[in-house]
Amino acid sequence: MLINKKVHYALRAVFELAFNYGKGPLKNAAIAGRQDIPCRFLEVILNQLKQGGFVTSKRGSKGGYELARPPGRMTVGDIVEFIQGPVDPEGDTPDRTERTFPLRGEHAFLEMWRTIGGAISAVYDGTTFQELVDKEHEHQARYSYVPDYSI
Amino acid sequence: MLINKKVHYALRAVFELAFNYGKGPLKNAAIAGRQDIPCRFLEVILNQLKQGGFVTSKRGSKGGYELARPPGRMTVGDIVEFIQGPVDPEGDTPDRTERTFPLRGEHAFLEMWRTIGGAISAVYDGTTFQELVDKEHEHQARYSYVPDYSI
DNA sequence: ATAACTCCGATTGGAATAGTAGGAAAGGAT
DNA sequence: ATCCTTTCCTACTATTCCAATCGGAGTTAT
Repeated sequence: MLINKKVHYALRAVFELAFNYGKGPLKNAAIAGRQDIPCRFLEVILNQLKQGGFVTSKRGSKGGYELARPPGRMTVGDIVEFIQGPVDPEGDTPDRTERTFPLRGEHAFLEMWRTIGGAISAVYDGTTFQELVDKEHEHQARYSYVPDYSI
Repeated sequence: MLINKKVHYALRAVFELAFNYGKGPLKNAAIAGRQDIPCRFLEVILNQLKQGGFVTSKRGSKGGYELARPPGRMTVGDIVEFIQGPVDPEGDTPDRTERTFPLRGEHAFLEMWRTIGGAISAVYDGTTFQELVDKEHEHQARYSYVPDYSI
């Protein structure tokens, strides 16, 4: 798996905020309900996103979260990198640094991993939440699917 | 991380066998030593690779492992899929099947995951061990690096 | 004052991963 | 024959990481 659940939740939460951009703050519980995310866990995540400067928050009643900048200026890559760290297909191979001599084939493999990493990053960094929202609107229009989001 | 250590080890082991293809069997201990893999763990892995039909083996002294077919006919994708399962960037989201209604944005995200998954698979399935070996030979020639492999 | 929120650190439970152990089976050498 | 070497097989364990929860403190509107 390329991403863990936390990132998955973070992406969906940010999407929800992007979808609602400009219409006032959204509450944690509302996002959790709509995107089917464990409520208490989402608290942690949104807080982290706030520390990273991706969302702003307001406390008290009428409080909630808002996207810190327009959806067109925030990419999937931003979120993934912030929550999970840089894209590294090979994973943490601390071996590489600890070994005194390079392994046979290391160079050839490294090139492959870099190719893959580049392809992934290209998609991540090339996808803004605005695009995702637009695609969703398109999709909703085509299938005229309107679930009950008044939760 | 895209792959776990077991797959990593498996790829390196297969590479080593590919590098040695046609020159008789290689012992588990030799592969482990050259590729810096925990010896006992590699036993398990090579055995699994044998069950999958990727390598053949011979017991006793003068025994060891050999690639079951030419390196040009074995891809990185074959090994990754066999050891770790199919490429699935989104990871196991059993949520998707359990939910009664689709989440907002699901469609847009799914398209992105598919794009990424396709890119990864393309590299995996397009990379044969023959190519990796060739690249390594090239690299060795260019830097005339010759470590001691008489272990 | 109270209800409705966000904020923060600590902690837990569980699953997956990485690696180990012990001995059985088989092949070759002497 | 027997002994050594090496693969084979199954089970076990340890550790790490991840997902999620908890309790309560801080803020704000009404």
